Amino acid sequence: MIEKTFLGEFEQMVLLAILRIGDEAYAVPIRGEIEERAERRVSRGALYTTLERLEAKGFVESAMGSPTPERGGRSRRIYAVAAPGLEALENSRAAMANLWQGLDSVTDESR
Amino acid sequence: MIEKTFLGEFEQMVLLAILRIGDEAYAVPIRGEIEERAERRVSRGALYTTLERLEAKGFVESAMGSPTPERGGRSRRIYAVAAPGLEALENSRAAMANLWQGLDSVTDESR
DNA sequence: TCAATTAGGCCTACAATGTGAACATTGTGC
DNA sequence: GCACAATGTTCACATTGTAGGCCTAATTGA
Repeated sequence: MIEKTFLGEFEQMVLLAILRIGDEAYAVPIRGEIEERAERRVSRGALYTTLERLEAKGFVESAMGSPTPERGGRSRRIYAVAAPGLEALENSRAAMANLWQGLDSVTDESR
Repeated sequence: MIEKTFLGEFEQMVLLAILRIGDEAYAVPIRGEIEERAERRVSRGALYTTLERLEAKGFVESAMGSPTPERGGRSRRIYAVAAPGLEALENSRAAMANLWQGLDSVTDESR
């Protein structure tokens, strides 16, 4: 069996944000999505570096879009999750799920 | 509001493994639990280093147990998750859950 | 036309976390 | 006492996470 691929936590968040957004997934909304959902601050630099690394590893693909007609609206780099990215994401999800299995009651989550 | 604390992925795994094991949570079974549940190889060094760091941050507590009467059975360092560790674990879980929300169907998980 | 302003990309240095390999210690068994 | 087993510990290095600042392309409006 080939070793499964895993992702860092922030990398996972970025991939998930891209999936959530769908088309129009470029840096600004990706950042917003993570900050909102994970309630955690994300610096722009952190995001771009991570996107670059994800692309280098083949987990996402990107292409420049066309400029938008807003003030200052320059071209956006649009991202999409590639197949290996989906797979890695699923691996990570499954791993954590297996470890959480049966422990939900331990942290007194409000469910 | 005080900034919430989050954990790296491996750190989460270690904490979860300790919780799963309960008493008798020392390095060897912790490692086994992670390798089994997450289907991922864990080097002993990686684990000890991470445990040390978790303890330094107050997320786990440890104490040496007594030697066991097995061949080579020297003292084990027994770990327990401390309150801040539980909290951080829950924060991390919630953050990822929020991002996964509604995306379960995207990765064609086998359920 | 051009300065101000805005949106967005990109670079760079550094901090934190993850990892493997080797070494150290303390037991048992003979 | 010597070999071997079970743990623990150390350390250097790789990968990932993070902040901050810089660069560029677009709109506006005088």
